[in-house]
Amino acid sequence: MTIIEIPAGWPADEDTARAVQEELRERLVTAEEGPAAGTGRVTGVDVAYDDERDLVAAAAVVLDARTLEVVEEATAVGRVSFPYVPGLLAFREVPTVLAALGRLAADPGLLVCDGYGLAHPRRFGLASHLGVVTGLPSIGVAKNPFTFTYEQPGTDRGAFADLVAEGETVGRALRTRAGVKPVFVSVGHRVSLERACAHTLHLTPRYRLPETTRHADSLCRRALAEARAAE
DNA sequence: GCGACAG
DNA sequence: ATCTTGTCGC
Repeated sequence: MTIIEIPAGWPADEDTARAVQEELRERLVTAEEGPAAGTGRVTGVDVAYDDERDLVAAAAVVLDARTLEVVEEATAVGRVSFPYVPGLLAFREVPTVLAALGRLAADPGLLVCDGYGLAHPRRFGLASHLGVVTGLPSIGVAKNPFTFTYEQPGTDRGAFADLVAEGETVGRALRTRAGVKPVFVSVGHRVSLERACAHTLHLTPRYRLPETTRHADSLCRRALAEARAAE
């Protein structure tokens, strides 16, 4: 098994990572509309860690956006490239996720990430980072709140409330299942918030989390387990 | 200054 | 993220 090495020149400290983040942020596109919900392809990406063994496993699962059937899967295993620092999560996941995406033959279409895009302290979370680096439209669907305030959305599926930070709307708390904790949706790159939420609802016909992230989550866990066995 | 804080 | 059994419910 090939272990993805950390790229040469990868940020080694927080200050450098923040500087890189600022530079990439200049290339972020918010105005452009990605594909409509339910059309084309959607790709879920996720990673699993084993800090003890210094391993990260990433998975990319491409789905047909209309039928939600799996079109293709890819994984990659690498070395942990950065410690966990709230706000700098992307520097921990990006190298291995890019390797997994690079192993796909299919066009990924829209990237659905486990985390934030604009709803990030510097308005540039994992989803935006991956979007800018790949040039693909992307959205972030997180399971937990971060640095913003919001009101509880109504209990019906589809109900939502704005995520507000520094007086700006940076995303939405969106109820994907009636009476169940909402997910936190934000724009990653080249997609509007309206459309990001429409995609999220299309991807949650049955569970709170998008089918994309559910597939990617189970796949990267399996990949990590195999990597452990091989080490 | 202190605490909180995606995965 | 990860450490972790059983258990309640559809």
